[in-house]
Amino acid sequence: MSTKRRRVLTAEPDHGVSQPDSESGFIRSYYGDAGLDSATRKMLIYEQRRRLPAFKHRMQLLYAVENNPVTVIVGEPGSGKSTQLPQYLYESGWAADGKKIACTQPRRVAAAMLAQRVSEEMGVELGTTVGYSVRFSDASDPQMTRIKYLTDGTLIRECLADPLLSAYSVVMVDEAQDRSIATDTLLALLKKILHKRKADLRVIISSATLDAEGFRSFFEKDSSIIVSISGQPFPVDTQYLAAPCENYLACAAETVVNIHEKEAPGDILVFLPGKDAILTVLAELEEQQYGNHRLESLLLLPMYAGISASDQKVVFDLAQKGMRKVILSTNVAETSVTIDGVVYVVDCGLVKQRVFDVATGIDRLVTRTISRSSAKQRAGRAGRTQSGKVYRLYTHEAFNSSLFTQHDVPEISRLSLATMVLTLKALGVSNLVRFDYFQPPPPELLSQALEMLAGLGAIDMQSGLLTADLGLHLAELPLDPPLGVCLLNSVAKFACVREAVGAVAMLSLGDSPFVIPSGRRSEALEDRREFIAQEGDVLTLVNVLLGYQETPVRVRQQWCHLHFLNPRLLDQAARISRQLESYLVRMGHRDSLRISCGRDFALLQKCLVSGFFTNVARLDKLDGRYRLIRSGQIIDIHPSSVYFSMDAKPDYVAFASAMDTTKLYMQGITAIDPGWLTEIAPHYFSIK
DNA sequence: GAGCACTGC
Repeated sequence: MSTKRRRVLTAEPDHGVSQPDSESGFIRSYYGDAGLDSATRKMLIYEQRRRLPAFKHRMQLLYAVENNPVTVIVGEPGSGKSTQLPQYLYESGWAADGKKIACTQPRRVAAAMLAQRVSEEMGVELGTTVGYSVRFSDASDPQMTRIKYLTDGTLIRECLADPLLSAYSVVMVDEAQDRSIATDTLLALLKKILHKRKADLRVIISSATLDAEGFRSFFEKDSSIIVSISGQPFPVDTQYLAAPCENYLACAAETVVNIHEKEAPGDILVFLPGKDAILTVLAELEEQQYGNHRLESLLLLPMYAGISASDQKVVFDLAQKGMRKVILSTNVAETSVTIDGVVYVVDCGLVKQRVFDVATGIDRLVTRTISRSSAKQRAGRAGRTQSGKVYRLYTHEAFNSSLFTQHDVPEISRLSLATMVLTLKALGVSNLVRFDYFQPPPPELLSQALEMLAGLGAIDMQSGLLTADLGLHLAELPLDPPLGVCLLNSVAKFACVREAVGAVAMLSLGDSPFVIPSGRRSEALEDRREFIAQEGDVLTLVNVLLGYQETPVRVRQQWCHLHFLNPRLLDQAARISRQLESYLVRMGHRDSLRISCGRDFALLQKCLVSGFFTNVARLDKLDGRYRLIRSGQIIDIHPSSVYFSMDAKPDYVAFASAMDTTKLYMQGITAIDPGWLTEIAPHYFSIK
């Protein structure tokens, strides 16, 4: 195995090696550059701006913001609220005194795209008056930027340095209906900040749904106002099933065929819960195409997050003349991506959602009925460019029954709150039970998060404060708490900083970088052996990352292709490891960056145990399966793990993540010595 | 023996 380990020993960390900005590609010019002279271009832009629904409400919006600390805006996608309102505010002097106007988005691409478009509308260079700031990409200028688009997570991080957000005169929380933990946290923080800045801060909350009253009543009613911007561009006709269907997959395929045979041209978007369902419907339609030449003009396209960039491109490209695109998609197409040309939507009414199980501390992936507001959002995808139709694969009665809830269960009620708790503590919120949340989280989720952080040594349970040696630094790091603990302990205790930075960066991807192209399975697995370390997934992942970093930038893409690796993920891991190094430097550990464990891999393995000591499983020799130390529950090796296809399995393992899907699976697995447990986490393990 | 919805710092 020595050749396999050599990479770990010889590779130099690549501080400051500049990378091609593979992300700059995601911002495209909105107005294009079709050789228009600047006067014509200006006029065209002005005309286009005037036609947006927001324009009619310009004075009303400005009046509302002028006279109320909090304004709630309801507007459909396409109303212009995200692009126009910040400009109106800028034009009427809200950024005159050197202050900025912030507009937050749940997703990074949206922030970048909006900034690009607004800078074009205003005729300024992106990154000057108009800018954006998201992780790994800051196109803003501390002095010049007046309108700044950011993700809500980025603005929360700015709170850590500037708790009153004093750089801003207006903060607009856009897409608040998203209800991510970050959005909810930001709303609560803004309410707190408003108490101290009632005179000079304005908060705008914008949401696509009509549930504005909820946002308004959170803030003081007498100091807030609701403005509604109408503007669903085109009507969408809704069809329900007359009777419930037995098999929604067959029903989805049948509906697509019916639309194709009876309806006018226009692409079809089918919402399905997951990859499995997508591939099933795809196979069914392909089979029908075989015996029916009228179906040959259907272009069948799967769409989910894990799909390769080149395959995704086809989904966005215009179909050939005479062809009808059928996009079989997960929830990505509901909010994250927009596909032009869709006239028909088929909605099976299901979604897969992550739910954190407090009892086991493990995430489950459950298939659920969607909410009514989600159904509306899906339907709206049919009416973006012309009037459309939505075919709901459930009955009207079902839709109005308790089977469908009005809204989704927001993240704060169903996910682990460890990171949110850490952030709030760092911002000086002492009593998390009495904190004024936008929606209070379930108490059991809150106490689970507190216990977990206390177990990691980040919170002192007596005082309830972040610990000075660990907790305060942990809150600074853009990592899940257990991963942050590994990183900090690699400096403080285990002398394996170089390896830990790589390991933590790779694990924080949350996805395996190994790809298996269809039909080339054995080839891919054979090549993977070059990277595999007996110690498990984590060292293997470190080998992969070091191999990537050793490869000259210009041939990295090719190298990934050759070794069956996902270049997007590895590029991201390389960015994360550089970012983590700069955090360590800021914490005064510049000299530690070069510390390597050398051949003593046990140091890295112990370091991992210091973050993941709750995630330990023991091999049961009788049936050859692992069982969780805590509960005795059976947990299996995920097929992406190196141990999945290895005959000699370690007696004890620690794992970075677990997910309950078809079975309970563990990922990011490392062999450990059980003796380490009492040594590293004596408060958690008593000696047998 | 056989697989993960989607984000974000």
